[in-house]
Amino acid sequence: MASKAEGINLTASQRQIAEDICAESGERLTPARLRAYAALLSSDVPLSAYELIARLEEEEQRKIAPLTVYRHLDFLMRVGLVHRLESKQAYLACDHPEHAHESQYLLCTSCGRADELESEQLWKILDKLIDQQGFERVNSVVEVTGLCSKCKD
Amino acid sequence: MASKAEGINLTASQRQIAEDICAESGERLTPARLRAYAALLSSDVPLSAYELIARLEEEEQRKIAPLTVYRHLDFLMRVGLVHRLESKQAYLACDHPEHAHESQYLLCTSCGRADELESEQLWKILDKLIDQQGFERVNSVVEVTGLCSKCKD
DNA sequence: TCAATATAGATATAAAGTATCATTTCGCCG
DNA sequence: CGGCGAAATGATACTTTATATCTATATTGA
Repeated sequence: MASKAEGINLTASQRQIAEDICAESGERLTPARLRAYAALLSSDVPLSAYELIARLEEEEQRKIAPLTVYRHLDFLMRVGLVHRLESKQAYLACDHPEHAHESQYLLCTSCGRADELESEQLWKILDKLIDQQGFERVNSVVEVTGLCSKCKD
Repeated sequence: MASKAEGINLTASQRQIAEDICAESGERLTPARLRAYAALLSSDVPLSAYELIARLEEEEQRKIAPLTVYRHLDFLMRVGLVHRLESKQAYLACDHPEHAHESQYLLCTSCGRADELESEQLWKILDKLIDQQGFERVNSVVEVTGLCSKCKD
């Protein structure tokens, strides 16, 4: 039962960050949650929930119910380790989990990659606009679809 | 077969705008498409595809296949009369269809309303950021969820 | 009016996400 | 260290959202 540790693994620092984040919010980073996170981290493109299920099933050689993985995803999003791409119904490990932030992505339709666009300026403008409308923000999503620099030639 | 015209109707100017837009893009605004658009226009909150189906079925007193309505929605989005809210999987008539533009919304979780946030400034910043990354934009989505001014007290 | 094309309909099925209830694991307190 | 309660997991069934395929009907334009 000890660390046979097949399959996907995180680097020491990735793991440390994940543990710190969960500790901060008083949440438990269980083995199953960690495996789901590791699978997302190891993918170079966002995965749908069912693609994630398929990968975990292959790795663990057993059936996994959708609900199980959705719960893991909810947890990972709650603590800020994972983002959901609303316009693709897909999930991916956050590139900068060490500080909490909302989702801003450039999504390439050719290679499928998603790059985080962490712009303070964009947040400021958005905040100002929201304020002007008397709106109280809970969450925000910015997703730009198109061609990345590598694919557009 | 002439204009018995039960159910939901557009104002003359709404109808004129819709016809102009379709004419410009050389697309046909058929009765079924118009009915789907009218149903979205008449709703004060965004509708899921299946909610829209239910409304149309009630109005037309017959079964309508999901595919039919999805095709109408695809058409209406293509010409710019309707937007899809990615984070809610819901559809709504665009407030400013007369000029093409991408989706920027404030979504109130309390009253369910969606208000368009047409900010030139936001587009400019976003364009600049996208350009800096060498990215070529095809479409963009900005959706802010929270409480509107009326609901937040 | 006839062919070509676009739109609509019928039927089936896939993909994404949730509800409910039973079971296990883990931390905590005595 | 034993057991209680809360948190997490698992099993099963189901709902919601969206698409594929094939057929039929309408519309346009020669």
